[in-house]
Amino acid sequence: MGTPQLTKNQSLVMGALAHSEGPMSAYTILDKLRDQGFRAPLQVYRALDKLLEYGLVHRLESLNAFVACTCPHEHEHDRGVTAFTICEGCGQVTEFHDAAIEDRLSALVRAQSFKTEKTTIEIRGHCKSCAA
Amino acid sequence: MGTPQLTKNQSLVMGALAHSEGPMSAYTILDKLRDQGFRAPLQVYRALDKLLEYGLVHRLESLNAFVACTCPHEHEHDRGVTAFTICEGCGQVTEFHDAAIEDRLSALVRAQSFKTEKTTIEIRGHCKSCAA
DNA sequence: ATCGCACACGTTATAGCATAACGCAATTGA
DNA sequence: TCAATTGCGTTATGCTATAACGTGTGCGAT
Ligand SMILES: [Zn+2]
Ligand SMILES: [Zn+2]
Ligand SMILES: [Zn+2]
Ligand SMILES: [Zn+2]
Repeated sequence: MGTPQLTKNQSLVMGALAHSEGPMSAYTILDKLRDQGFRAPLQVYRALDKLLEYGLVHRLESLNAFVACTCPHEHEHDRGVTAFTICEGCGQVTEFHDAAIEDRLSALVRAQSFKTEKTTIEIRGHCKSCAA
Repeated sequence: MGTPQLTKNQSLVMGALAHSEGPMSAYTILDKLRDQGFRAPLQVYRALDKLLEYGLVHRLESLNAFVACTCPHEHEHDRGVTAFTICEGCGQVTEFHDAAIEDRLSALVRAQSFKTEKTTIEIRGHCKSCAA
């Protein structure tokens, strides 16, 4: 249950994200891959679906955009919440993980008898360089 | 700097959200308000912008939808992170707040010298009633 | 009074994000 | 050989959000 071999389209999308400075929307990825034969949004979305499933890519909900995971090994043991800081100035995204937050969230949610499937934590603001 | 008197459009949108069982997209709100004279998305989005500013409404990023705040008084003192559980089964959304999570997130972010402007925490899953 | 400004509003058009539905080809395993 | 599965390509469509323009109203400064 490791990561399967990527198909051609999946590799192209993964490569585009991995070499990008920051997050990219599906349509931005499409534009970057036109020269490699991409013609339609679904080619991108289908590849992204798999890459998300494999944990190689994250979706940023507050941006409708995608980033390459910066520590894919962390996600092999499935448990674990991923959080992001997102700079409004330069677009830089930093992924981080914290057990204390996981534990606390997990306790609060259990108190509601709620069963978690996916947790989104995104912090918008300004990074050190971009702070006023 | 309390909440100003709402305009007609703002009141209508607020009313629609307040009387709704769960979150609604801007276009769903538009449809509900056609009988009151709403004709275009901008009428909804402009009202929502103000309601968000006043803290009467929250945007759910992972749903592209909006909910009425269940504890507007909490937001009067500006500080405070809002978190949500969102049931995939029945659509129920529960808003909650927790100082421990705020403090921990704040410390982690400070360690990056990151300046937070808005924090999104959304937990997708199944509520007690909808759990398998 | 009237000018200037801020703000809410209405309308049309457009941009940006995501999926439905069809068909084809290659792979796999019974 | 015959399903069943998976990936792929294409066209069309639907959902979400904003740009750009103009109108009207209230209100303080001159
Ligand atoms: Zn990751
Ligand atoms: Zn920055
Ligand atoms: Zn609230
Ligand atoms: Zn439920």
